[in-house]
Amino acid sequence: MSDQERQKAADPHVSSGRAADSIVARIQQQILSGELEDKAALPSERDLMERFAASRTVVREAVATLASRGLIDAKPRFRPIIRKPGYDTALNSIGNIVELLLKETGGVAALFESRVFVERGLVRDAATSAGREDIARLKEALAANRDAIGDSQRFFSTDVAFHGVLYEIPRNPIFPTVHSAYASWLSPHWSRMLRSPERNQVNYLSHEAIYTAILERDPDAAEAALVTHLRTAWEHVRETFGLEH
Amino acid sequence: MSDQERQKAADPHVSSGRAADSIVARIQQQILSGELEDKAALPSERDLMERFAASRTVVREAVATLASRGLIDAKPRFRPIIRKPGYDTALNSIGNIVELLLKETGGVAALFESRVFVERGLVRDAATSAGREDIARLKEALAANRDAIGDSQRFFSTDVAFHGVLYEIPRNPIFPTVHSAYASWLSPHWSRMLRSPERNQVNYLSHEAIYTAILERDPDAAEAALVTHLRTAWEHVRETFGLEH
DNA sequence: TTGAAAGTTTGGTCGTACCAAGGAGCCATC
DNA sequence: GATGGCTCCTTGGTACGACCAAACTTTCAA
Repeated sequence: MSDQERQKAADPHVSSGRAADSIVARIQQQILSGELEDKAALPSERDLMERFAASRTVVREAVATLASRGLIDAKPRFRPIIRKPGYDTALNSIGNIVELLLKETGGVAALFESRVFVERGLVRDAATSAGREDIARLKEALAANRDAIGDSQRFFSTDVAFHGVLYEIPRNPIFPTVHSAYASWLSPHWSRMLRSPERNQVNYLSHEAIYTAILERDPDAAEAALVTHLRTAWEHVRETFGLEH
Repeated sequence: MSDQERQKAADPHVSSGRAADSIVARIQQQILSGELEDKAALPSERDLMERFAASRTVVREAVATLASRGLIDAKPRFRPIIRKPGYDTALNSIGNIVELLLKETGGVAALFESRVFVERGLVRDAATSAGREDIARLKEALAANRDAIGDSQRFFSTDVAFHGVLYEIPRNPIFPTVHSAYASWLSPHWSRMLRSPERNQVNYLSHEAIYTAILERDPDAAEAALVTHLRTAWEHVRETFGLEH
């Protein structure tokens, strides 16, 4: 059987371009259906080429596509690990491009602005409808933040965590994802900001003000406190490596 | 020169995994720097393999990666077209995964909820700080929407456009992108909704109420009108193919 | 029991070959 | 001279086989 004969016999289905796409679709479906277990390793490429009666070329292309979609985690010399998609997967797959966009003028500023926008809504809602449990978690995060004032490193992470609680209050899985997005895309810029216990103290007080306003069920005050907080922080970031906007 | 000899001589640089990555990086940089012009065709694969002194296998993998990142537009049998990244590119590259997520229980609901959240903030801000020009555009979009009440097809698009104006008011390129995202991911579900001039009429009135509230600089009223509007629409969508949530 | 050596698998890369569809050039016909 | 084919070339899609190096397994001796 010559090459061309084999090729003809291989896949008499639709003429539409890539054969790899077909395999991608099938593997994807197997991942979603759980036929291929989460966190397990994908079968070897030579194995896959038998299962799908395709050449390794095609299989490899399919695997690459799957990897780019985030459905499998393909480190250089290791077997690809299957990963059921979650919102974080989506975030991951968009990361590359966003990083490029942030390099453009105003990119970081635009992103930060959108964050302010989102968190304004978040604190308003928190002030309106945060439950007992939400308040408790906020309080906890606030305390952790206060305890870290002396340690800028730890202050930063508790800072992020405090804001993170805000994103969890709506009980919508999209929001925590958005929070991670902001954290991962903005923090490279944030981390350059000069830090000191004095500044941490100021930031802590801002957090406290936000918390208090939420506790007092005052959306306007909460929003105002949040805006003040973030704008101030932004100023600090800007002056640290003043170029944006 | 045997295969292995050639291989050894090829690229003595960093040992880090894939050679394709290196090519991806270089091409990407060339695209960003404008060295490879936007909307022009990428050189042929056989050409690229000479330029980068790599096998076609590697070149193809690089091209595939670039395509998945949205930096080039690779249709099946055509030369890939170079495309400078914009926010829409990012949106595009995330589309696949999101579609999967939407199939999960509550996925659409979660997305819709986030939309309500965003638009609530949007109308509040519009009511607070929309400029003369913004108002004019809103008015225009509203008029177009009214004129389309009798034509459900056109009503839908003017509906989307009206909401779209809201996203443009902040003058932040991220927001229109978010709007496109909502539009493209939600509309498949929306389009199944039963439509009629009567319903269109109701929706139009909602739009009008939002517009009026913005005009009167009343954030609370605007937000309330928006929420009522979207919640009602959501009910209609739900009852049409009642499963979500 | 354990740790190192030997053997096997597997991903990464290369080269070559063929097909089919797009595209360029050529020619006869109108 | 314009137009509709009809070649021939280019190019992307796919296949196969080979080889390396790193990862994984098994083996076996201390």
